[in-house]
Amino acid sequence: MSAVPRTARGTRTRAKLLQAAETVFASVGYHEASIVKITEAAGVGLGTFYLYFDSKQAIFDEVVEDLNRRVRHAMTDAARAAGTRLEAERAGFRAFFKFTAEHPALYRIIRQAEFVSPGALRLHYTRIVNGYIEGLKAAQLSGEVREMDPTVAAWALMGIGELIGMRWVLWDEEGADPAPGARPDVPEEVFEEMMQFIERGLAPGPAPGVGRDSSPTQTQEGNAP
Amino acid sequence: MSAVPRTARGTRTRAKLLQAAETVFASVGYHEASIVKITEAAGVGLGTFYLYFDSKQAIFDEVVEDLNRRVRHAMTDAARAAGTRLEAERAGFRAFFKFTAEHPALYRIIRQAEFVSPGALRLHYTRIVNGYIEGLKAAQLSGEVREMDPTVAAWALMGIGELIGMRWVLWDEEGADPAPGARPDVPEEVFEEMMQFIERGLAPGPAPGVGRDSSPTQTQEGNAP
Amino acid sequence: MSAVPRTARGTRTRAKLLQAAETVFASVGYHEASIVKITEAAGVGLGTFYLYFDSKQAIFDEVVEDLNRRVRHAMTDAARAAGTRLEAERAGFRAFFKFTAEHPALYRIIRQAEFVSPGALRLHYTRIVNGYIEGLKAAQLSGEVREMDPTVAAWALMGIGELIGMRWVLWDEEGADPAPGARPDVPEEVFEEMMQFIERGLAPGPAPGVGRDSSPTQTQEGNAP
Amino acid sequence: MSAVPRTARGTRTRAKLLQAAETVFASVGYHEASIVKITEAAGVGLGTFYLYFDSKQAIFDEVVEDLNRRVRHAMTDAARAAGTRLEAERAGFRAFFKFTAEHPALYRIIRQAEFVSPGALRLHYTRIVNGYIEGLKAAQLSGEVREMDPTVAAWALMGIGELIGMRWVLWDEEGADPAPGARPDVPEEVFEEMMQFIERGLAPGPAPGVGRDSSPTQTQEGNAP
DNA sequence: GATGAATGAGTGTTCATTCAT
DNA sequence: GATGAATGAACACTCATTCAT
Repeated sequence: MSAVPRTARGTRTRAKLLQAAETVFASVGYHEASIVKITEAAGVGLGTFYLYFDSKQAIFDEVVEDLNRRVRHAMTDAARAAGTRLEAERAGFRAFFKFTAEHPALYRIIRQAEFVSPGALRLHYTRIVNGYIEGLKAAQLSGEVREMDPTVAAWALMGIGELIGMRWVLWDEEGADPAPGARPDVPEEVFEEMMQFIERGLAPGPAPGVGRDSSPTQTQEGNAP
Repeated sequence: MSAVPRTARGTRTRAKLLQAAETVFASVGYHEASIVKITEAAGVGLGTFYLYFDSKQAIFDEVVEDLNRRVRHAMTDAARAAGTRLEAERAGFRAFFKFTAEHPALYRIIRQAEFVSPGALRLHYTRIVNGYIEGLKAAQLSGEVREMDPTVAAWALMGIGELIGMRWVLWDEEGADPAPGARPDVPEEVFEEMMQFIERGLAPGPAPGVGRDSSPTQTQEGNAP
Repeated sequence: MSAVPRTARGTRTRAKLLQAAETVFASVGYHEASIVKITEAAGVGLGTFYLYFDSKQAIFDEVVEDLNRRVRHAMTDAARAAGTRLEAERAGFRAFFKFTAEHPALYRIIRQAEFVSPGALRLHYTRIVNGYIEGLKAAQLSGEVREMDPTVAAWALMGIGELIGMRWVLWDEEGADPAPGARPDVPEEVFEEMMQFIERGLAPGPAPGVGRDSSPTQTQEGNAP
Repeated sequence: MSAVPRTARGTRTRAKLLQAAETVFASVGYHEASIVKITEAAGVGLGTFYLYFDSKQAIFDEVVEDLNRRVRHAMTDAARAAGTRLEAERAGFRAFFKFTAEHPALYRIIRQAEFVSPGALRLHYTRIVNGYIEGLKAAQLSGEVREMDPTVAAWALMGIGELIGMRWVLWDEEGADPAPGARPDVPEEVFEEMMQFIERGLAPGPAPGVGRDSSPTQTQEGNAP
């Protein structure tokens, strides 16, 4: 049975383990990460691990939870400081990429969660998406974003951020992993192009289709396979 | 050393193993998938596996390769049958979601590849992205898509497809895995909203920003990974 | 990675494993000796093995090293207690046969080392031979042994001891393995004959050849096959 | 069930397998030698092996038998061509070392036989030793060899040949294995020293011991194993 | 609170042997 | 006579977890 630490020393030990687990999970993945590696990275004895966590799963979930909380705070903090909705959006994405560069664990861990902890995976995405949805709804009320299903838009934004981040933050030009700490941010031009794409996708006004009926919904039903 | 089968029987056995591996990897993930599970699913003896594959890694790579080839064919076949660029795009996305529904292995396996076979992961994404890039470049020449960096657009599209697919094809409403074979396609309204978003993002014409400079930033350079 | 034990309990466990390995290697040979057999013989869990040894090879090498050290100590201790060179030699051989009888593992393990651990094999022989060489050189200085290449003599002595030991200590009359613990020593008459042979081979004085040129070296060069 | 070949083709196939087995056993040892390796070396199909041999053990025994027969023939042929007893002995040893250089399989295989096929091991040694015994007995009758137990002398000779051969034929100066085919013969000086040692050990005449009783202990009895 | 020795179920992989063709 | 696909028992080794100190 794991326990909540009862002393300051215990609190420190627990934090060291959590930090070590993030690092180890990020660098070798969940399955290659052994408790021994984590405790060695944390500088504590093997048995100490089970004083604070019930299992490898449990610390994984907690790492995911932790990263999720931190990335959301980073994003909302950045957005809050911005003036317009547009600026908030840009600030949010910038914060997201910055966090990704600083915490590659986020990506790498999340992508493994599919089988390790499906619940944690879904919670992670849903929470971030919910943040987008809130922002989009507010922007729709003020007319800055067109009338569309904010949930769909939110998942689209999430996807854009995810793959742009993966491509430009986590991969180097050769497709190899950059040295830790040397991860570049998304290049400015790429960021700009991405924001243009998003802005146009969300902007109010007539659909740009030329020879097309522009009524936005429910026109088609056959699944052309 | 694995070998290429020299008889029809051998060819059949190898194919059974590949099929079984796709199923097993998709349902329990790479690490939980044991060779025993795969051979049992294939209905062959354990040792038979090593007649055709050098290792668990090797069959994983081959499954990824195979799925990648099939999803790209599904997408390009669908697109080819379409008339306009717009229809081609829609057809491609539909084919992608359909394939995802029929082969959840694609997603589930790819997301694990990060640590199991990083090379396979990157190859998978870049191949699909390259397909998008080709299409976008052609559409830019004919004026259907605005002047933007097609690589950025391609990764954005990839991300949108990935997360919309994950959310509406792979998850059910409760966030649990639907029964195999019962995976729904992306709901029509969602698909329509998504396409609207993409269309607006790519469409030529002035940027909708009010107080912003609307000249599209153009930083075209070879950054196709 | 194996580790040096940090506690008295660990030290005991490691010693039990080493002892068990000697027994198991001696009775069934390296290849038939499984880690399970060794740990069962040692009365510890399977996984415990890998706490103290990196691999089956590693414990084999250590057993060889250990036996080598012990047989050399047995021989030199016996020889040291003797008065004359001749007595020392006899005492050394007796100690060697006694050790062989008590540790059939020595022979049986060494003979397998050819492929399992060639380095260990050569080290074993070389060390013992070097001991002989030292003794022979000293005896040459005092005139007790004739002027001959001590290295050749040493390997000859080693060979004599090896096969006499194999024949009379390890085999019973039927050529089967005696029950453990019941191994006889080399019979006194055989020992005496062997020593006579060695004494004469090493003794100073004219070569006994009757109708032969008695100059000791370099007379022949053709390799009559 | 293995079978005796009934056709010339079958006879050739069987011989190829035997030859391949000798090579493979010699180069990688019994346990690393797989049937696949042997059949590949022989250039025949895997299944063909079991047409001619019942098991891996069976072919091993036959290889040992074969090598044993050949080394004995090489030795006796060489000895027969010699004039005196002494020359016969020298010729026999030379033939033994030559055979060893050309067929390292002999040593390497024999040393493994301890556990693989104890019967084959003992048969090998006793057959050669019996040859020595015959020669020694004859030489005793003619007075060329002193009255000693010929069995003990024979095993001593066997041991000397075995270790001198191992040291100077099978090992190179660094203790590594020489390239196949490049094995040197025993250097002439070494050979000469060895023969001197043996000659003196066997020669008639008073024992060289100073303060010792020199009557040769004689315990002749049938102890040829 | 902290430790590390101990455990054994589980894994990937090899290979002697069988047998249908 | 010859082949090679198929098999499964067996093995070396890993690691999450427990527990005595």
